Amino acid sequence: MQDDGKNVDILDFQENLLNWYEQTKRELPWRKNQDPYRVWVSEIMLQQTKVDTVIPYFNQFMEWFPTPEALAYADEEKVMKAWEGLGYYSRVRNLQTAVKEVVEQYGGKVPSEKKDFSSLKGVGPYTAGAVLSIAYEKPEPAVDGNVMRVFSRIFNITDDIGKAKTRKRFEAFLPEFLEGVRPSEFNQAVMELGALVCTPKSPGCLLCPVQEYCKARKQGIQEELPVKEKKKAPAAKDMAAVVLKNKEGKLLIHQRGEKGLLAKLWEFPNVEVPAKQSRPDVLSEFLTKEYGMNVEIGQPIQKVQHVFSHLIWNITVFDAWISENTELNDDAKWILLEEADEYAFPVSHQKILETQKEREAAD
DNA sequence: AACACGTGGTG
DNA sequence: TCACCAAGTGT
Repeated sequence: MQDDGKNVDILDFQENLLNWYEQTKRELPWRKNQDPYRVWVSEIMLQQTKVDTVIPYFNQFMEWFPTPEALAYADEEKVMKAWEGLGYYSRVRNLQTAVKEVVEQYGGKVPSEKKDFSSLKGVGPYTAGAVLSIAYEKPEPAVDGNVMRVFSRIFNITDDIGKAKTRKRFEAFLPEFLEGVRPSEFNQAVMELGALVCTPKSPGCLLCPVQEYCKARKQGIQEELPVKEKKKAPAAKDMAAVVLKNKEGKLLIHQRGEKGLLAKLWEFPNVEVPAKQSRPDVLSEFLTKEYGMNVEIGQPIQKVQHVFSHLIWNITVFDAWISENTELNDDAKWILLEEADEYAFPVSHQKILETQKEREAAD
C-alpha cells in the first residue's frame, strides 16, 4: 500500500480530530501540566496497562517521588513497593536507573533531544515519541497499539501490527499528520480516539470524528483490523509454596533475583514440582538444600493460581514449622506478618498473605 | 525476529 | 468461561 497519507484531506482530518479531542478528552492526573517527568512516569506506567489501573499508582508515585531527584535517591525497596501489583516490574527498575542518569548527566532535567532521551533505560521508540511530543511539543510520532489500530482502519493496512517493521511504516507517514498542529494534542487525540471510540471490539464508528476518512469503515471491515497474529497459550506449572513459621512466630520470605520473572519481588519459598513427584517431598528437599533446614511439611492449606501472559503457576501452599532458626542467605528473612506491608509481593503471594492474616485473626 | 515480561478487565 | 486486550521494551 503505497498511498499512506494520501486520499485524506489532512487539514480537515486534523481539525475534526482535534475538535473532538478538545470536547471529549478525559481529565487525567498526568494531563494537569506538561512536566516531562510526570509525562514520562505516566507513559511508563501506561505501557500495556489500562488508564483506570494506572491512576491510583500514578498519584501515589508522585506523592512519594515528585521529582527526578526524589526517585533517583529513593530506597529501591520503596520504589518496588510503589509498583506492587502493576506488573512488568523491569519498568520501574529501568525508570529509576534512567532517572539517576538524568540527575547525574543532565542536572535533573529530562533531556529534550531525541538521541539523549531515547538512550535512557526503558525508553523505546513509543515512549520517546510520547514524552518528546507531549512534554516538549516535538513533532515526533508516538506509535502505540491505539495509533496502529486507528490508522490500520483509516488506510486499511493489513500488515501484522506485532511486527517491528509495521511500527516503522506508521512512523514513516505520521510526520505529515503532525505538521501545523500541536504534537502534544495530536498524538494524545489519536490515542484517546483509539481508547474511547476506535476500540478493538465494537468500535463506535458513528461517533468517530474522522469516519469519513476511514477505508475500513467504508468496506465494513473495521472489526477485522488491525491484523495481529495470536500468541500461543501459556504453559502451566505445578508449584508448591510454604508458609514456614519459626518459634517466634515469624514467617520466612525470600527476595527473587535481579533478573527475569518478578525480579526483586518478595515471596514465600516455592519450587516447581516435576510431574509425578510428591509436593511435600520436593518442598522439604528444596528447603534443606536452600537453607539447610529440616522442616516438617504440614497440610496443604490453600490453592493459588497465578496467570502470567506466557505462563501459569498452579500453587499449592503448605503449612510448616521449624523449631530452631538456621543461618539464612541474604535474600531471605524472617518477618512478622504485620511487617509484610514493607515488602513488595507478586499478586499470588499477596493472596497467600491475605489468607495468613485471616487465619491469624481467627486464632 | 521472536519471545520474556504482569495484571486486571471484558464480551 | 476464557481468549483477548492495554499509552511496549529488552534481549
